[in-house]
Amino acid sequence: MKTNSCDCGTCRHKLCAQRVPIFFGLNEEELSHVADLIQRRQYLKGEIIQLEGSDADCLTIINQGKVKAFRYTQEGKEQILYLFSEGDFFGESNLFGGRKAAYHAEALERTHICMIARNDFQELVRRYPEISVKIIGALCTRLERLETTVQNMGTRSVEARISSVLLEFVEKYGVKNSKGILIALPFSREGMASYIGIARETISRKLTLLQDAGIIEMIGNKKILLLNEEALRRELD
Amino acid sequence: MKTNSCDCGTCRHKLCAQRVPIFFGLNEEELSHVADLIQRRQYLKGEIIQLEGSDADCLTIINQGKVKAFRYTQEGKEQILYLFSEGDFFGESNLFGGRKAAYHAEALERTHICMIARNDFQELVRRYPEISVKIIGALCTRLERLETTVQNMGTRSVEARISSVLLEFVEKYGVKNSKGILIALPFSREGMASYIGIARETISRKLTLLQDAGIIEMIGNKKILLLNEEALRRELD
DNA sequence: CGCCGTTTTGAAGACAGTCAAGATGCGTGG
DNA sequence: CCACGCATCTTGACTGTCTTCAAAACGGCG
Repeated sequence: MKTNSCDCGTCRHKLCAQRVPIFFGLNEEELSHVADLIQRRQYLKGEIIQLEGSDADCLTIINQGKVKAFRYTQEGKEQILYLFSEGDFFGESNLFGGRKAAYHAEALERTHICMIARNDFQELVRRYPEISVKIIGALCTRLERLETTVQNMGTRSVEARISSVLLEFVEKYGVKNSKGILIALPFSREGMASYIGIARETISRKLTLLQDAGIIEMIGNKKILLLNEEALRRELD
Repeated sequence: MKTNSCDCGTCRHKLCAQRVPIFFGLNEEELSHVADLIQRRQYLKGEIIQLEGSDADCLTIINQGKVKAFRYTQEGKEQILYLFSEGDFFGESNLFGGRKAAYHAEALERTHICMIARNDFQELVRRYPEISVKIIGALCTRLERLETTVQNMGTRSVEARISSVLLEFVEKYGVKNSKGILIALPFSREGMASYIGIARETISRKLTLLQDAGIIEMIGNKKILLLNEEALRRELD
């Protein structure tokens, strides 16, 4: 992954633009044009990239790293809405709906982002209409994920939701080894709990049960080894 | 509302196209072009418009009526994802993501829809790029609603969720009268429950409590009179 | 190696879900 | 227009499970 990143400072971020799905399909020259408009920035773990309610008028694309998008309720509880990784973007509602940011965005690790200002981006869309088709596709994907989340929260048991999030992490961050699939967790227990809308103590208990059942093995607090994927999938229903 | 609808069969559905937000901004001639591509259809209450998993390759726009979008879980429980009304559309993920329909769609009352075939629509988007910008805007709105739903389900009390859905109905279907705001409910208790992910008995109990508190008055099973909007808003936190 | 923050575990309580029975409302047909 | 019957809604009692509060264990970082 990291071999693709561009730190040379001279390629005008062409690679950066190349790696972002919404610019797939553009040719060399067009990418150059896009790259000219990109501003890069870096955030450390824990730093806030976007504040809920702000109207940062640019599209933010994640080039490297992980970002959590979340809101606070009145009681101060945090609800995580998205976990963004390489190639994901946010800020689109500012650009297209003219609305304020709908959530806070915080870097979960050292994160590189690309920003494109509203005017520049609108110009881009006008010039390369395929970009909007790509964006619509990406938004549809996000909608589907959120629809599934709503369904999970509304109708599924706590066990099913935990299995679901573990399987999501397997897909995104899982690495096969001889014993099973090793997952480097992007969240603490607290984060996982807020991601699926339950208390952190509950997730502790349920993970212990999964471990007792021989389905997973917890390695410290930041890794989980999935021993029996089949069994985990059976928990989903 | 109904005065705007077109039953003449000769205007080539221009009015129909005019009423749909995603075609706002097109001129007379362009609307004519759009209207040429539109197929109309009518559904009665309870009829299925779209099946989950199907790949109906057209964009469906609601011209008149109400539609619920929902999924079933393995256990047969229903989770309502959206309540679509005049001007809303669905089927976009088929067109842009090349995916199967993510949910069933069922008419809640007599409903008129407009359909545009995939090829025709792609041609339209190519010809009038503003349409895609409008679509992106609409998708952003839908995302925001869903994000709020996720937050509600994840962190809010049952009372807050009920207040939230009542206020949504007030906004969409509320009519002021001398005593308060009259809401014609689009759903049965069962539907409301599935919309916010709780059991139907629970919603009965909570509505009774709200009535005892003098905040609402239930009129039969299909109407609710909101007596104290302020108090209902206070329930939100 | 030691401390601090996170996680786990325990026990108690609250609250929504379920099952079941009774009441109400709605649409039908007479 | 009224009356009937079915479907939906309400109410009650109980169960199960998640949350909360508190304390102990653990892990990770300096």
